[in-house]
Amino acid sequence: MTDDRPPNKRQMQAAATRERMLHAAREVFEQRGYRAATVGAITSAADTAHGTFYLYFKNKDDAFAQVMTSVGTELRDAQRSDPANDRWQGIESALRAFLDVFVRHPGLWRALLEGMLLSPAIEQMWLEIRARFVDQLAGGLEREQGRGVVRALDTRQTALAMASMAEWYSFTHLVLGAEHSTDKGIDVAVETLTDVWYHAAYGTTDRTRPAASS
Amino acid sequence: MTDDRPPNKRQMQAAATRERMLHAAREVFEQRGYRAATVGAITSAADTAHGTFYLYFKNKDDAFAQVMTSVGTELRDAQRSDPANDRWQGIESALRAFLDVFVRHPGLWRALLEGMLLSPAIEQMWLEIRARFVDQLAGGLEREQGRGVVRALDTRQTALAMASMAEWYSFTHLVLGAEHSTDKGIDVAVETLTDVWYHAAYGTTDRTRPAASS
Amino acid sequence: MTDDRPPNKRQMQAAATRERMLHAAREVFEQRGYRAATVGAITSAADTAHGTFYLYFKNKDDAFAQVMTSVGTELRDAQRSDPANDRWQGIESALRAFLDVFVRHPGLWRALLEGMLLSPAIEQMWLEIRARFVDQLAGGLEREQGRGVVRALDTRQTALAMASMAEWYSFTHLVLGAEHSTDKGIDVAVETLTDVWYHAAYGTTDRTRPAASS
Amino acid sequence: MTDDRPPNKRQMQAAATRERMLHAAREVFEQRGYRAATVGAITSAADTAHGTFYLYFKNKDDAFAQVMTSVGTELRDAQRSDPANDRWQGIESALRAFLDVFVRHPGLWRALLEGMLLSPAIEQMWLEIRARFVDQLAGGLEREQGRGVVRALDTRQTALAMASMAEWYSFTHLVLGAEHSTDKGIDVAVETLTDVWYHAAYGTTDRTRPAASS
DNA sequence: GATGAATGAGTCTTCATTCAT
DNA sequence: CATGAATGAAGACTCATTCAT
Repeated sequence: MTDDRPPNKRQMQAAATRERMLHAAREVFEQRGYRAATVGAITSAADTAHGTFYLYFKNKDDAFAQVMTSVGTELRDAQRSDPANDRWQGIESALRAFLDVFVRHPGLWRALLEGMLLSPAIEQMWLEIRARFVDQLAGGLEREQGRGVVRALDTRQTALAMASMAEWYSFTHLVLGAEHSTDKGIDVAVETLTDVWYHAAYGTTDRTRPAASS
Repeated sequence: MTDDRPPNKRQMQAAATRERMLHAAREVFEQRGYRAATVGAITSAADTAHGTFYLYFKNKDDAFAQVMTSVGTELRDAQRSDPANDRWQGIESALRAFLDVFVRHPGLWRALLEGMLLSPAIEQMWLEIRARFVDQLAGGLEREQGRGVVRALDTRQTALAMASMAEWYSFTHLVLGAEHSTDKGIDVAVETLTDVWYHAAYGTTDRTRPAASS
Repeated sequence: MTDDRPPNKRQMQAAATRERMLHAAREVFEQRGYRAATVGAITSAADTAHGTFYLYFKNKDDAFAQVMTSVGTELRDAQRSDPANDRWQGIESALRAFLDVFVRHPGLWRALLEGMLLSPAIEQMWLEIRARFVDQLAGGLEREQGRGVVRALDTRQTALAMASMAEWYSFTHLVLGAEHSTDKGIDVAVETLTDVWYHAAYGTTDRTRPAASS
Repeated sequence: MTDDRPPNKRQMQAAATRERMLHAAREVFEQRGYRAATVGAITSAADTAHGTFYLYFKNKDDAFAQVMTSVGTELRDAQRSDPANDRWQGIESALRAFLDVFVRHPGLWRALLEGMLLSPAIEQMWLEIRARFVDQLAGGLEREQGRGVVRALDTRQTALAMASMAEWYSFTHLVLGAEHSTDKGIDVAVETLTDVWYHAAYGTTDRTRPAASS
């Protein structure tokens, strides 16, 4: 009968602190990247004592992981794109959703790339985020293959290639080349990627590839 | 007085030292990556005093740039691939040459990625190496377009997309995923990339993309 | 109003908490030593909140002191050894009782040594424990001297020397050198110490020490 | 012919710095103990930059080890005491030499004890210093046993017991109890320890210890 | 040309203790 | 009585770069 849930004042304060800290961490990683982000900068931004950081994060890696979790969630949600009737539009909307997530957090993606090279734990995190993306892509190709509209290609490898293209093209354009993060830049990116994906998957030529074993 | 004779003894020694130092730097960057490579490790490997490093390099960035120059040259040379009569084989041999360079120096590519994210100077360097690659690709597409065998696509953007694919697929497979650096792994990579490139460029479908300005 | 009844419920709970806390502190000091024992570890083990620690202990030193009190009591009790008729057996049983206390809590003795060096309060505590031991020893020597069976030696200093021997030999063997905490190890220790004590106290030689003031 | 040894100016400066650093380390360990000695305090005392510390020591443990090396040498030298004709004087002079080393560096012995409990490397160091002492003692007993002037006792264990007594009595008196570090205090200590050692080794009683396997 | 000693800024992490609830 | 969030001081170690020799 005694309800345990009505949040204490203390619990609410703690939640607020956690919120502030997580937000601060996000900002700092976003602006400085993985390496240059310091615990001190985060606690300063969160307006807490230095030690408070370790009340909410096990260490810097953990903080980054927690920050990236929300981004990872965004990416997963983006992948649940509406199944368009039209192939072209299906690809296009999927890619646009993907690019949108990139555009929203350019600094974080950059930090992820950086962290991936410096910390095995973060590399693992990245591999997991990526695997989901590739799996979905490969699954789509396989289905289309089953329906006979996609030629006999190695679905897994092709999915990897396509995912690589989307990732790195997005990264170089939207993250590194800040000048492209305009609406127009995104439109061009979506169009280009869609065009390549579309033809790579559904395109036919008079000349198929030579006998399998080169 | 007789100070102009070409093979000055001192100069020769200096050249030898430079050679040793550059070689050592390459080894160290290759093995440890950008960040973890220390000046001390390089001078140890070169068997010189710590300070000598700064006689030949302005700083760590400069040393890395000098090391990468030779790799950049390899990459450029690789792009001068023989113009095959067959389209498929043309793409295939170009990609194989490209991947070979990756496979030869996985550590250095990883270091380049790392350095790119940490040092603007290195980012610049990378952008230049890449620009050459993309230009050549775009040029090829344009020529084929002129000959009417490639549909109306944005050659520059498509080249960027294709280059991104090749780069990142290679990187994730041959550099990060060390287990794929086998001969077989390379063959699969070449085949997959060629297939996608080929169809993306020459593929036709019953349905071309919708009205240009979506 | 009815607030004086002896077994106040709140008081009983408090007593239980104190009990748990003290037990937990003992475990933690025993296992980790003085320095590495943290308040957090103790409260975790006691299953209480962090702050509760300070309800029962003034600080870490105080907690350790309370823990050691019980051990000190054991030691005192051990000294009330039965007065054997036989000298040798008297010494032997006294030493065995002493060593037994050591063996029972090797971790705590180690922690005591550690704490003694880090905290004046603990050093003081140790000095008191030791004084009791030395006093008893000195008293025994004096009695024997009165009975004429022990030669003219400085009872206080000799007691100190003998106590030092027992302490440090026990410590190095039974606490630091864990491999000696076997039954056999204890037997050897008791025998050796008894032998030295016995001869040091009752031994006579043809040549007594030279004229008192060297 | 070209002599390499005439010390450069640089080499001399470096030697001076090393000297200063080592001296500073000694002072700081002596005054603050092991734990409380900080690298910062040492470099301050040596009047060098913080980083310079790591030019001469691998880490704090190494610094302590280097400091203790000289003390260990003193102790070893002290053990090469002149072989007195008289047994009593032999023991006495050996003990006096031993105690002198203690008295000269009370803080360092305290630090050694402290470090021993905190760092396995230092524990090792202490074990080695001690082993030498015990070995010598055991050897002496054995020789005397061979000459028939010492009864049948376990030389190794007895040596350990005697060494323990000397160590701990010295420690408690000369290191912990600062008030005893007077000349008079040392005399009393030497006399007491000599007396116990002497009788423990050479003393005879009408009653030897009971049947071996008690 | 070569040396190598010296610099000193930069960062994460732990933990005893307090105090508002 | 009990809680547990918050504090903040303290400390070891690395390494790119300089400069007197």
